[in-house]
Amino acid sequence: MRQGIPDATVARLPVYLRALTTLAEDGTATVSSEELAAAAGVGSAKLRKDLSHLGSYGTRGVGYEVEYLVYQISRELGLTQDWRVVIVGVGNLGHALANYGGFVSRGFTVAALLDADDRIVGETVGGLVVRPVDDLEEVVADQGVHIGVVATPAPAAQDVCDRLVAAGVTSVLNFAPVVLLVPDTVMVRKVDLSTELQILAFHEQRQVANRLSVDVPARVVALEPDGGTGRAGVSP
Amino acid sequence: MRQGIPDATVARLPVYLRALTTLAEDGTATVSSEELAAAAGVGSAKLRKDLSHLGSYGTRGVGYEVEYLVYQISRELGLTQDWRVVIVGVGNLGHALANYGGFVSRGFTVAALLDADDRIVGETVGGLVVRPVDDLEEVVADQGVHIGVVATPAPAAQDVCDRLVAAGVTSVLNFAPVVLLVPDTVMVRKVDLSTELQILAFHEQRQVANRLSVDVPARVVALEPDGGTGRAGVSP
DNA sequence: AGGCACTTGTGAACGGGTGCACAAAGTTGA
DNA sequence: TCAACTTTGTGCACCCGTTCACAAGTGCCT
Ligand SMILES: NC(=O)c1ccc[n+]([C@@H]2O[C@H](COP(=O)([O-])OP(=O)(O)OC[C@H]3O[C@@H](n4cnc5c(N)ncnc54)[C@H](O)[C@@H]3O)[C@@H](O)[C@H]2O)c1
Ligand SMILES: NC(=O)c1ccc[n+]([C@@H]2O[C@H](COP(=O)([O-])OP(=O)(O)OC[C@H]3O[C@@H](n4cnc5c(N)ncnc54)[C@H](O)[C@@H]3O)[C@@H](O)[C@H]2O)c1
Repeated sequence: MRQGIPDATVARLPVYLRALTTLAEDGTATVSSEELAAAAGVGSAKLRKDLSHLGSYGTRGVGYEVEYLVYQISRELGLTQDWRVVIVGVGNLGHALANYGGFVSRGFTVAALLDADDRIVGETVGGLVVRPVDDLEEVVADQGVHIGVVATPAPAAQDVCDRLVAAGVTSVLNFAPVVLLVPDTVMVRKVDLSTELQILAFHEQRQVANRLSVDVPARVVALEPDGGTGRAGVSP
Repeated sequence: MRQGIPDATVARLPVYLRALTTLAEDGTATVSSEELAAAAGVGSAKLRKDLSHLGSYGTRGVGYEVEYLVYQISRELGLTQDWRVVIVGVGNLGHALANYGGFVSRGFTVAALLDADDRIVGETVGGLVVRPVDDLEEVVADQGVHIGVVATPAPAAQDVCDRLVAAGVTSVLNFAPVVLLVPDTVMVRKVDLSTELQILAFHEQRQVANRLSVDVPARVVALEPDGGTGRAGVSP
């Protein structure tokens, strides 16, 4: 158990946590792995193995005490302390993020909003006054910021990220559609809408192909516009 | 190569595609796997293996022709056809999504915006008039919508999702912090800001722990407030 | 007390993905 | 034409994560 929870498990803990808090609000005192797994959309075996990485927090024959498990997962994720976040780029997306209540709900505080555009600087968004991006280093240092959120256009993202890292930020959440280069002491996570849509498109397409193949099995290979392969031999 | 590209590969293709279009804009005609891998933030061996699932589209000793590879990846992802998307819930996030240019940029068209709030219905956002959510079934049928984006508050999400599925949508992108239940013919992908932040928080915390352990290696295990378990046959 | 029903925690088999290392294939230059 | 160099495509070994299956606990009922 000790020493190193698998990344795949860490990525699921927040999901369990959400399911557990929902259960807690409904007044549920204990859950079995089966029930919690269903609520979290995973298999029960996987859930149990995941939780076993944290310790033995269940009771055989009974299940898990909801509140206790919430505390244990919160502690493991580091949610018992408050993490300060700075949002850089207060455009469409930055506005939405700044106004998002779920942000503060669990251990995250927006320390500042930064933007390069004079027309936006000074505006109040989500209860905070937008400050000029030149204040970045000052804000990070004074406010003890841990996490930087990059919501600028793609061309500015690497530059902003570099400044965040130089100022001491070691975790970055990136919404811009670029691969940010950082020293390996820094962790970057990327949220990319286009990527998600393209993955969905792939599966849509595949599903259409499958649907057709049920009707006309023999033709399925011929579906591709021009054989594709036509080339490959190349070099005409 | 034929018959089934690994999921892990599919998830990376959009990243390669983005890197390639950037290169194309810069006027680059060919790239080696090494260069492209660097631009995409992966190892070159992984990149080559990924591309090999699509076919043999490179030239040994030279690399890959950028435009040709863009076309092949686009075709594989199904981006040569236009996918129609409906956004349900035009609040903070829905506004941002509707105004997002990168949406349309590659094969995705926002067919309609839907909301349940009378004060928002009728408003024009991103060039589209927001329609009442009661039009959902009609919109999906008439516009031939393939992909549904759920940007409503959590309590409404499952209901909206059910209606989308019933109306014939087979791909859903969910921004609400709930696990959507769907028949297994439908694919759901979830974008969850809180999850991302919590994962970052975990690594922040771990990094802090490591930093301390450099200073006081012997104490690191003792850092935990109170062993918690009481149980756990473990521990010195 | 003892048997029964239930649930956790985990060893072990399995499967998919990653990275290495290299032969095959192509280019360049003499 | 040939040799030196570059780069792809892939067989293979390895590793991480998932899934199965069950022994070991726990509570309840008789
Ligand atoms: N809007 C969406 O739904 C959406 C979805 C996915 C990804 N994204 C990405 O998120 C990013 C932001 O999107 P958006 O729609 O909010 O764009 P936007 O143009 O509305 O906002 C960008 C903001 O960043 C500011 N900015 C520009 N350069 C800056 C700098 N160097 N330092 C600080 N601030 C700077 C601009 O002044 C502007 O206010 C983009 O990279 C976009 O591709 C947006
Ligand atoms: N704002 C963010 O940055 C952000 C980030 C991550 C996740 N989210 C999630 O995205 C969702 C939307 O967030 P938001 O900030 O835009 O919330 P919001 O309250 O601003 O917007 C929600 C919109 O959905 C509409 N709506 C409610 N019920 C509906 C229904 N049944 N059918 C159609 N429309 C309905 C409301 O009228 C409102 O306009 C939430 O679930 C939130 O947790 C938001």
